[in-house]
Amino acid sequence: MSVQTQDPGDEPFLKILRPLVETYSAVMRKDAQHIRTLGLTSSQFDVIATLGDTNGMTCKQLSEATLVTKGTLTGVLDRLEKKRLIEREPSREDRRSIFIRLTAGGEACFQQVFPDHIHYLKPFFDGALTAPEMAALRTLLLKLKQGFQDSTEGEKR
Amino acid sequence: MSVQTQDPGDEPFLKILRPLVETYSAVMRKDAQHIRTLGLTSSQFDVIATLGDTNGMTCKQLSEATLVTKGTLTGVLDRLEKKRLIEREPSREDRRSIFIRLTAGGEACFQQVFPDHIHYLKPFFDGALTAPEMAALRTLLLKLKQGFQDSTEGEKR
DNA sequence: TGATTTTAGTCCTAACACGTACTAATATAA
DNA sequence: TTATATTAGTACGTGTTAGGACTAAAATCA
Repeated sequence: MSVQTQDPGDEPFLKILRPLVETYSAVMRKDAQHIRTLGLTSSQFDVIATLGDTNGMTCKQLSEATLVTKGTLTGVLDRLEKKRLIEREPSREDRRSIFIRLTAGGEACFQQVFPDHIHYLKPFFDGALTAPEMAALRTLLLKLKQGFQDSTEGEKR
Repeated sequence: MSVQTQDPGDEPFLKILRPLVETYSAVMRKDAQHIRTLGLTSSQFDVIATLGDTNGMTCKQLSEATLVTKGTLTGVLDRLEKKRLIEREPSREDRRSIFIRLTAGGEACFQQVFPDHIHYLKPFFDGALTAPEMAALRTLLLKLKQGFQDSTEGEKR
């Protein structure tokens, strides 16, 4: 009966979890700070960036693409609609669905804000890692994600 | 005058940013879901885990250790205090400071919940990555974080 | 067809999360 | 000492965030 004989605080995987949280936080802090100077929140930016270069999509698709739950998305879309950056249009095929697309103003916002933000973030990444390191990091991150997704939907233990 | 000739959406570093966000989200979702079954929120768990095996610390120290801003921490501590898991005691050396420590009940909570949670998360990590992969991931994450911290406090432009 | 289940989106609640403003206390400077 | 600046923590406003309840519509089943 595998009893915990060792200090749980010494678990090897904690040596990844902490850096994952710290790195994510450091990146997102910079990310959000700059986005705010552009007059948007991170979630709002994500929505704009996702809708950019598309003909629009349903809330559900938008929710999956942005990793924002549908309940949260409603509020984010409300605020973007109030800013007249997006518009909601009931789907004609499925009357439960609603199509979200950028307004002309939203498109203009996207064209300006997206490149600006990418340009802002680029030097931080390029200064931190070489191309091969980025490739390796990407692979490892996706592999780790896999371990958590297999059971997100599937067997429970 | 380095003009943006390429589609910003093709920036190489986006190949890291997306996985970082996706992986963090996947891990944290699982993390938070289990913590909730233990009767705590993620932030509350972080505070308990940080205070465990210590003689307490100030709000500032706690804030830095948990990556929770001081403003948010006030509310988290309020709720933990209401649950009688932590207690606040004014510092005698610096009358601006407040010492936070676990109550007996908080200590008991820590002893039970912390190992339980570690034990829950372990198989996800162990199933996803080998020990060398974990070491490599850790190194790359910390290196990336470094690139964002150098300018967090330091030169501003 | 009618009954059941699933799905899409909204509304609601509790808890974060961040920045700003504020108060009290400490530190520094003149 | 007096004026100034910094620091610790709290209060507040806006905006997420997850989850669960709810409604309407669609899909599936009997």
